[in-house]
Amino acid sequence: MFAIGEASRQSGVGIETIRYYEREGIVPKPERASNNRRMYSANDIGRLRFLKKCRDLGFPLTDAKTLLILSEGGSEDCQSVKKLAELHTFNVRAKIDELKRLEAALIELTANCDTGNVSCPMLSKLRSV
Amino acid sequence: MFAIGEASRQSGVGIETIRYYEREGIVPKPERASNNRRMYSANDIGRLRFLKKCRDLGFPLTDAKTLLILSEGGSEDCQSVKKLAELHTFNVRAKIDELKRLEAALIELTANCDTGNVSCPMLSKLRSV
DNA sequence: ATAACTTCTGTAGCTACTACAGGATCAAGA
DNA sequence: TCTTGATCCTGTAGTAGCTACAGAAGTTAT
Repeated sequence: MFAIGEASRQSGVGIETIRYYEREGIVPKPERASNNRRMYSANDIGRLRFLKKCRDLGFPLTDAKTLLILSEGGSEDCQSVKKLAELHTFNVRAKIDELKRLEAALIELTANCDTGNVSCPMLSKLRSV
Repeated sequence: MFAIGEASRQSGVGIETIRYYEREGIVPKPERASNNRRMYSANDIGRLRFLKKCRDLGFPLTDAKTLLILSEGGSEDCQSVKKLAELHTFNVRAKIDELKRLEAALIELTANCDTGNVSCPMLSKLRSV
């Protein structure tokens, strides 16, 4: 059994974040030692590591929670997992497209910077109707 | 002079957002009519439109505020504008790269979905060290 | 014994809005 | 004139997912 600092080190999840996950019911409340300190089992730490990976993949926390539950329920509901992952991938692609649009717009907006204009061409464009 | 609803329609900035910008000092406090209602000049609405464009380009609100100030100060400080825009473009590109990484990881993670596995391959990967 | 570290609870801050609640005011039609 | 519906006001709380305290208490090392 490990104290929260050690659990944090082993899982890569910050201490405050671990407590936050507990408050939010993402992970079950851990045992407490006689001095009231949280004590984490290897299993608990595995859960945190799982969540960390989901978050690193960009899954929303609620999805991460769902995946964790699916992972622990014996049924291995592959269909639900697939659906979540596909929706998330779709959202990631949509964000990429949006950001590419932004990038192109920014390039165009700053195209005439530094060509010795009297007034700033970017500001003029932002001001124009 | 226009009421806030009309200013919202003409600028594309939501009513609540306009009041929020006022609270935050992003735009100056508008005049008030005798009935205490906010009244916006064409100039005020121009400011809101300017901010809307900056936000649509993904600039953080503080950057939008800065750009607005630069736009209204007579100096047309093109260098500062350029610096802001370049930094923002850099950040946008970084986000695109990060999301592409995520996308690739997600594709790999779900590669073996639906191939008749007994246990879910994605969950196994998330559980593995 | 003392210092430095860790943990505890509880609360506030971050970004940029958005969504109320509860009340006042206004414009237009019957 | 009365009523109905739209608009406006202030103030507060909620969103996502942490992060950063404050202030207290316990633990570990020298």
